Amino acid sequence: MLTNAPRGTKDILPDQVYKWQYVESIFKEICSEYGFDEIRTPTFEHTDLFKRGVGDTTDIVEKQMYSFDDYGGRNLTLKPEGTAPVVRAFIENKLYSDLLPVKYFYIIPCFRYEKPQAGRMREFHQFGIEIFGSDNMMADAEVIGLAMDFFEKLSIIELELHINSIGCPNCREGYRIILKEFLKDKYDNLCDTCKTRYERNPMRILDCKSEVCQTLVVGAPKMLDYICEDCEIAFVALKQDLDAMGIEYEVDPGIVRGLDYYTKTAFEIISKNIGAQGTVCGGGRYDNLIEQVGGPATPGVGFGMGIERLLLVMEKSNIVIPRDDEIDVFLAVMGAKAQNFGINLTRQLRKNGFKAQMDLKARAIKHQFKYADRLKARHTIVIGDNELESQMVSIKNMTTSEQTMVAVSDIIKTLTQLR
RNA sequence: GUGGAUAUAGUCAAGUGGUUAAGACACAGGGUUGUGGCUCCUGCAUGCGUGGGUUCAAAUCCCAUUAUCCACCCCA
Repeated sequence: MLTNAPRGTKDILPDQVYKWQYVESIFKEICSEYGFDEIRTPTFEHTDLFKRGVGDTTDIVEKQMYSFDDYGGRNLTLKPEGTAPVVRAFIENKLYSDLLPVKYFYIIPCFRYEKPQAGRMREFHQFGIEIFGSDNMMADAEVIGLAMDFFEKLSIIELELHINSIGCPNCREGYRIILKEFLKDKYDNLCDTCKTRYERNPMRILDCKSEVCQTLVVGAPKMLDYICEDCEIAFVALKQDLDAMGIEYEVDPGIVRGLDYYTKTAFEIISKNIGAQGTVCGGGRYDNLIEQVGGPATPGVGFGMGIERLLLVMEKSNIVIPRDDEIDVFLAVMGAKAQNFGINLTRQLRKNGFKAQMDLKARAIKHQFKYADRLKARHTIVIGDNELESQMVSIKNMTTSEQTMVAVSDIIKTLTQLR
């Protein structure tokens, strides 16, 4: 128990970290090209932020949050998603007085108590972006465009973009009535949770996990068929913008985001190759969230992208991630004097920008070479009593096995030429 | 939340009630007190996820538990 990471969590070991660093660097690169600035928010927030923001009838808030009381009696929650905290920071720091729209990106861990599975962790990581302050569909198109261009940069080609409109409070009111009408004679068979949802938030019944509710909901009216004129105009505009950008999509009326704050645009980017948890990126518009959390009425749109799933997709697609794990030079030293000389030379080499290593276990020369080989050293320099006396060392090219004699004073110069 | 499968060393594994738990790779040391990738030798599970039970005897059978994987659902 003590030596097991908690269920649903995973160590990211040194031989995997380069993959994370690679996708992170590409993500930052594309965010910079698109004009998004990084924002960092705390790992935990007041629980009420998520209740208010995400919605207290959602699965996330009802049964997936890691919530706890701190010693000061505050009820806090490890963030289950990235948007609400950014919204909170936006309001608290009065960033709404900045030039709008503002565009942020973030790289965060998220926490949800779920049953772990391939591509579904209790602690997982997300790339996210948000645009606050534009109600124009060009913003939605830019958010989707960034995601698609990011995948392209990573050479991922097998993804599908699904879009939908889930309406606004205006049309949703009418849809609620229609939906409740549809569910009316099924009410008695609904699960207990959904019975309470029936009045409070009937749309949530559509994504209830209970098998009974799932079958009852088959054939239910789709939001997309009941959106108001305003939302319809927006949806048409979004499609036109995507067409203009040359981005292919599929209208999928089945997308119902699991968070209450979404309005109008909802989208998912899906892989068919990584098992059941195929949604790599999900997002949409949330025009009322900022006001609902206590800020000035400001529209927003953004996405969250699962990094674990992204890496799964890349693995399935056999995309090779570049790894720079070679070192420039290894110093093999023999004897106390040479060790002394070696630790100083290694330090000097490092100060000159070389990736330089030496044996830290005072092993036999044979093993030092073996070690150098393992470390993928490009060159190895042997230093023993002879070298110290003659002030000449041989630099061995580990690929060709060629050795060149150089004066100790010329080591840095020679290595620079060889590099 | 529902259903299914699995669990033996760092990794992949053999073993299906009977004395000291195969083998391979990896790792460590050595053959060679100054030269790696090849080769040869040696070492490496008082232990078979954990806890109980059955039995003269359990990695092997039974129960429970935990973890992992997969599907459904949901989602990132």
